[in-house]
Amino acid sequence: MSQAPVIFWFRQDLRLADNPGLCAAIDAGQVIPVYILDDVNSKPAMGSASRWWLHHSLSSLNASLSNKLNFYKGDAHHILLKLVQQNNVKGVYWNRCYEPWRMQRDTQIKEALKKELSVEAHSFNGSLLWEPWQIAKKDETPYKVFTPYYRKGCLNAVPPREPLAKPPLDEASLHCLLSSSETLNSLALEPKIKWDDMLAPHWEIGEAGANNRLHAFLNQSLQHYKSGRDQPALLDTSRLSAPLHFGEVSPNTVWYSALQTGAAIGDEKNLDTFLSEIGWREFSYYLLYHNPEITWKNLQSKFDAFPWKKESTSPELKAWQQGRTGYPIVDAGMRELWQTGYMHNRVRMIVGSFLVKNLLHHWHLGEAWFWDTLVDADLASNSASWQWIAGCGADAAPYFRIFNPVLQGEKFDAQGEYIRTYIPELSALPNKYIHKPWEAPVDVLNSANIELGQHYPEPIVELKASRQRALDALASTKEP
DNA sequence: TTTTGAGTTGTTCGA
DNA sequence: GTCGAACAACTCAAA
Repeated sequence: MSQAPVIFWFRQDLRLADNPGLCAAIDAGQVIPVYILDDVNSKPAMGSASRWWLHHSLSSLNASLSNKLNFYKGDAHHILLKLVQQNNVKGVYWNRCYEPWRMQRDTQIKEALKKELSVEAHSFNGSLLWEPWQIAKKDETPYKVFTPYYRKGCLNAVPPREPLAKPPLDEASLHCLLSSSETLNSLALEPKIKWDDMLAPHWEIGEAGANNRLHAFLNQSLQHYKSGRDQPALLDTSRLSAPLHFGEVSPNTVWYSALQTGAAIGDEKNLDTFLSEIGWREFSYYLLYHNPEITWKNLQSKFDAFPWKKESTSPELKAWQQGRTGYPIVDAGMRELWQTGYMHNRVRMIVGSFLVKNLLHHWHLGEAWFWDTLVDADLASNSASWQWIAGCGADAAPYFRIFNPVLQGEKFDAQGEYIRTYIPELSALPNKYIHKPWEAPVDVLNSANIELGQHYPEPIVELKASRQRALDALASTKEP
C-alpha cells in the first residue's frame, strides 16, 4: 500500500468495537492511531482518579493495537498539524466530544487542517445515542425537563445507531511513524504516591473489562434493577459510568445489549428503568451542549443570591471529604469514594444533599471534590447532577427535598452492611443504632468498643436545625 | 394566546 | 405503626 496514511485520533472512545470514526479511517487507508494528552487546552484539568483510570485504559488499548498506539502530550492543535505535515497524511478521523473546551479546540483544528494543509477532518458520533442538536421541542428550542426530553424527544426520534462490529485490524492496516512518539509512561498519568493500589482491586479497566462488566450486570442485576439499584450494599448498579466516560464501551452497545437481555427475561419495568439512566447521561450532555455555562453558573439565576458557603478551607468541608461527619451513611459514601474512586448513586444523592443543604456549602465545592476523586468524573454528568441536587438546575428538585441521612440509611441499608463495609469501627454496633450512633446508650456503645468523639465523630451538625436553616435560606432568596 | 397538568430519587406531621 | 396530606411557587411543555 503506497497510498498516504490517515490519522485516527483516539479521545473518549478507547475501544475498537462500535467505533464509527475508526471504521471510517480503516476504510480510507493505512491508519496511524494517535492519543494526545492535551493538558494545555483542557478546562478543567483532568482529576487524579481519572488520570489513573486513563493510564490503564490506554495501556489496554495499546495492547489491542499491537502496541502501535502513538502517544503525545501537549497542545493537540499543534501536535496534530505537525503530524499531518511530517507524515503526508491525507485525512484525520475522530469521534466527537461535547465538552465546551473540546468543541472549541476541535473546530479550530478542523479549520486549520483545511485552510493550512488542505486536509479534511472527519468527525463521527461515537459516544451519544442522540446528538444534542437532533432533539428539540416542536418550536425547535431545546428541552429543559428530563421526562419530555427523553420520552417525547428521544424515544420518538430515530432509534440509536446499532453497534458496529470490531473492524479487522491487523498489523498491515496500521502505519508506522518515521519519527518516534512518547511512551505511555512519559505521559505521567499515574500518581506519584501509590494511592492507586487501593483502587485497583475494584476495577477491570479497558475494553474487555467494560464488556465483562456490562454482561455481569445484565446477567445478575438487570432483572431486579428497579429496587436493587437503590441499595448500596447490593452492587446492583451497572457501574458502567467510567467505561462509558472513557468510551471503553459505547452507549449503543449498552443500549442494545440491555434491550436484548430485557426481551429475554421479559421484564419491561426493570429494563425501562435502566434505559432511562442511559437517558440521563444523554440529558446531561444535552444540557451541557445547550447551556455550556452549567459547569460554573447556576442554571436558575435566582440561586445566585443563595447564601452558600464558598470557603474551600472550611472544617466542615474537610470532615465531609474525609468521611468524618458523624452520619454513617454520609461517611460510608465518602470513604467508598476515597477507597474505590466510585460512589453508589443513591449515596451520591445523600452526600450531595448533606453538603449543599445541611452544611449549606456551595455545590461547586462538592463538584470539585468529585471531579478529582471519581474515576467516572464527567463534566456533563457531574455539573448537571450537582445542580440537580442543589435545586438550582433546569430540572430542579423541589425545594423541600432534603434527604435525611438517618432515614435514607434505614431505608436503603437496613442491615447496615454498606456502613460496616466502609466504617469498620462501627461494625459491632447493632442495626438499631448503626445509622444513628449518637442515640445509642452508653452500655451499647461500650460493648461495641466505641467512644463517640474518639473512635467515631459526633454529628457535626444537627439535622432538624440544619434542615430548617436550608429552608429559611431558600425563602430568603425569593423575590420580595 | 391561554390554560392545564406535570415535574427521578423526600420528609414531617397529625390523624 | 401506618397513611395521606402538606410542604412555595414556578417553569416547562403541549394542547
